[in-house]
Amino acid sequence: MTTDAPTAKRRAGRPKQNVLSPRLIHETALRLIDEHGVDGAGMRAIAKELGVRPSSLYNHVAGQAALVAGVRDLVSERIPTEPFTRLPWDAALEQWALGYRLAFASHPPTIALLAVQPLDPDSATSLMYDAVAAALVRAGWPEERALSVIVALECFILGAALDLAADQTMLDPGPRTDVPGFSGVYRARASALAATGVSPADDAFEIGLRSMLIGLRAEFAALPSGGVARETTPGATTAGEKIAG
Amino acid sequence: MTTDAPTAKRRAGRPKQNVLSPRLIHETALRLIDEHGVDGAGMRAIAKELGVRPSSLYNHVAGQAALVAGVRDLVSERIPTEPFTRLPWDAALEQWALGYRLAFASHPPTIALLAVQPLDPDSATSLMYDAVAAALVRAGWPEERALSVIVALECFILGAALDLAADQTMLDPGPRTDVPGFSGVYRARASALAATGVSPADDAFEIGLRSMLIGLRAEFAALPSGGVARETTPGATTAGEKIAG
DNA sequence: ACCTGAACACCGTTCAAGT
DNA sequence: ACCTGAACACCGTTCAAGT
Repeated sequence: MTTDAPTAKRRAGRPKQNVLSPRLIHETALRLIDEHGVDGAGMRAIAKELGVRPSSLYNHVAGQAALVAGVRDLVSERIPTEPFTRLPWDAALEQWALGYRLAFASHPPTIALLAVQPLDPDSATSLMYDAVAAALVRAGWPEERALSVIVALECFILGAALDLAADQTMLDPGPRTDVPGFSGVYRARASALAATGVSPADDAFEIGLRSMLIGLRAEFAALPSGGVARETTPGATTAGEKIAG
Repeated sequence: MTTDAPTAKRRAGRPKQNVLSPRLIHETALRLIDEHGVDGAGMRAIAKELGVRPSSLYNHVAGQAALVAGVRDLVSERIPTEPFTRLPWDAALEQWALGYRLAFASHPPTIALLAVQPLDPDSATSLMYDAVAAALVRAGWPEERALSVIVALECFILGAALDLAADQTMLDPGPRTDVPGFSGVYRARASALAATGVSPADDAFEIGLRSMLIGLRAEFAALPSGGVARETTPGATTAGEKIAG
């Protein structure tokens, strides 16, 4: 329906030119997820979209699990790691977090899908971890702590991406009167954000990321290796200083 | 198979005594999720476990969406909020985070399921938000910022719960030699943690939670209302001080 | 090797028929 | 009101048969 050529009906038997490839299948899956949600991107729907029989897909992907692994790689490839080659570790982590969340935010329904699946060792995701890990160690983080720093930040990013994927009115307490504390802060935030145009999800992400980076800088400064903060961003907020609005 | 009484075969027609209830269905669903994962807890599996026909369930739950909402409420109810009634805001948030993660950690497969679904306004979850929100405002957080603080921390907690649900060897880069930075930090952490008995997920959660709380204390201290940190834990780490191992 | 076509073993959900 | 029993419209996956 949304594809290209007027697919003339195909007879059984191997076609002279391949009509499928793993890449094509993964990209179609991602597009269908974007358009119709995760439930609109099953094997049968993908086959239909490609003008092909469901069983044909199994010549290129092992099954549904392999399919979602491929889709995740597609999304992961778009997370830029080049900030780690030119910025101090904390500023690079911040850029990485923004890019990471954005990559998944572009495909909301994928998040829950991809976050749980075990990592395929031969994936683009491994290359991303390599770039981040190497940069942290270079900056002075102890080798045995770097990975937990990465995972901790990643936890926040994935949670924030989930929050972004959820309906923004998810937390609306409605006209209940038995939760005044909740209703109060909900309405206060709503009107404050309405004035600035910032979305609730962006607001929470911003304060969370800022807080975590402040904390990580403090942890870094407190390392046994001393205040040898070789590459921390000069003048960045590390403590209870006033934060620029 | 794992249930109680020797269910004698039932004839059609309304039984004198109800055999089902929403609560029973939700609890059975949660138990099946724990035992066989999310895929082993469909409508048909729940019915079978209860010795009943699938169609019977629809007399008590509207459908699958309503079912997972019920399961979420079951899990949410176990998150304690009483720390907010007796501790400073930052210490209470820390206890809340521990309890929150633990509640979901006890039922790993539920996490991805529950995090995306919109919140039912008439749910136990609303009561939890109410307790947290009221405590933050009481402590001196501006009403329009409290909710984003809660959501930011919640993002990290949910991400950490996802991480906990995932296979702990998920990140194992294996014997690859093209990602030395990644392999290095992975092995360094593995041997460091092997000595202490701490799990990778716990390690990341610990550093992330500590960092975020340090950051939030800094944000709090930097509020326009000044350093009126009425209830912050005395002597807690707020800046680049040495953190107790 | 790579497609079709038919089949298998599943789903969630609906609804009339019973009590 | 609340259960059974049968049916409907779906799934993912397998596999022989074609080229």
